[in-house]
Amino acid sequence: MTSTEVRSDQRRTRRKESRPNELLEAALEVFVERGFAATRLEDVASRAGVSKGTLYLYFKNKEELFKAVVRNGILPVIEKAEGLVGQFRGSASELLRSVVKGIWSNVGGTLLSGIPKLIIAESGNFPELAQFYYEEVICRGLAVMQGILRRGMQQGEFRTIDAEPTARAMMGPVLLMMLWQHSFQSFENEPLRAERYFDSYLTLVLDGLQRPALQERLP
Amino acid sequence: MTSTEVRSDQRRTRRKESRPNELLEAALEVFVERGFAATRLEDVASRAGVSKGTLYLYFKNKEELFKAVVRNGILPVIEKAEGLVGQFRGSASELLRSVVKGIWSNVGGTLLSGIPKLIIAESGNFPELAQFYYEEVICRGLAVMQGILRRGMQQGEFRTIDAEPTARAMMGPVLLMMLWQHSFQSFENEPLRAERYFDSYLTLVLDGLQRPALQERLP
DNA sequence: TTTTAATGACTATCCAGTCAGTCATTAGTG
DNA sequence: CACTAATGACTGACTGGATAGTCATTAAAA
Repeated sequence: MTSTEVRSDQRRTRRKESRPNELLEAALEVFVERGFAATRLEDVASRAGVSKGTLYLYFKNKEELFKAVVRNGILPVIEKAEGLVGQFRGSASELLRSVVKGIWSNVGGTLLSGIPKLIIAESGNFPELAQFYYEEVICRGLAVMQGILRRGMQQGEFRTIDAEPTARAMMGPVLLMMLWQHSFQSFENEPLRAERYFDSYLTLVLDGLQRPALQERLP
Repeated sequence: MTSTEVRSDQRRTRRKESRPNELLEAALEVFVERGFAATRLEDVASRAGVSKGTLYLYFKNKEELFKAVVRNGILPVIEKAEGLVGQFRGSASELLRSVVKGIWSNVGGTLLSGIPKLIIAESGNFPELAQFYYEEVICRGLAVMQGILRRGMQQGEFRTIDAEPTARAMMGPVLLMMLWQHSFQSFENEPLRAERYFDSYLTLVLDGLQRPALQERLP
């Protein structure tokens, strides 16, 4: 069961600069596969092509390693997303489409999608970390989404809706797809068709289910 | 850090009948708080007002206890939901509303909402359990949702949409809210307004974002 | 030759799972 | 009804295995 994958063939080479990132990458993989408690630091080290002692040269302990993985993986992404929204010119619908697809291609489809899973799983044991994630990622992510909705309403493009809970609801399908890959994808026959899923999702959200003719509520 | 909450004051009372349920309830609580690996069976036992040895009289080991918690918590709920949909008379929109609200009041708002969190967190360590959940809960849940969508399309009430991915996307906000409670609720100032959230979600899904006048795609 | 990155054997701790013994309950007896 | 014997639900100290974290030693680089 022990992982023996190794990243660098040469043992005992001195590579102070690149070790932290190699360890963080290996740690993300193992944490996502096994969860925090079940992850053995020896596995993380060997996956990074290094011994356990070396890991402790770069990270104080397991908990600090975990925190570093999360911070390192997530912060750049949210910053990138905020920048992208600020400079966008075009309809709110288009913006919504490209933000959703951007999240998917930068996070969802990569190993980074394991981080939300980690946070959710370990929120009970690391409330401090969950709070960090809540403040630094979720709040900012929701703000981005609310911004899109408000922009659409101001331009007369969107109906008048309650932006705050709607923004939240709109993150649901995106999160679901991230978690899906890690937890259930392997039981399905077909590969994940993320394209089709997100097209359906965006159509649903933009057009709604009810036919225009029936827009007035039924008796 | 050790939990000392006790459910029955009298030590050494013989209550063979009620022990399993008391243990399952305590185990659900602790598993949800801590995750599988970090849960100590001694905590589960003491929370059920019983010693660790007693726990082993009723459950073979930690893994079996975990499985029993999941099966015990989830199966009745999905069966109930299926029955409810079969007998419903009324518009698809109404059915959708009552199914979503039913899920929330039977699962989301209760401790049972911790089970999806458990499954997601432990899917790597218990693929067998994740598969059980996938087949017995998710597939059946998605089938229910697809049934509603197809019924709506047949009755001419809904647009023509791709039922399979749409059903999936529609479960996203529900799952999100369940996970939210357990992972982030405690960091918010206001209490969770589930009512408002689900109203916004259902409005979004039924009516869509775009204003009727702009139903034709923008240039 | 000196410095320090890297190693891996070692220790300390934690906890799942066991089992010999305890005692509340109840069936049996006078 | 009172008293005792038999039962089995319950207990908790103990063991074995696993692994987080340490540190004396090794060897690559400067």
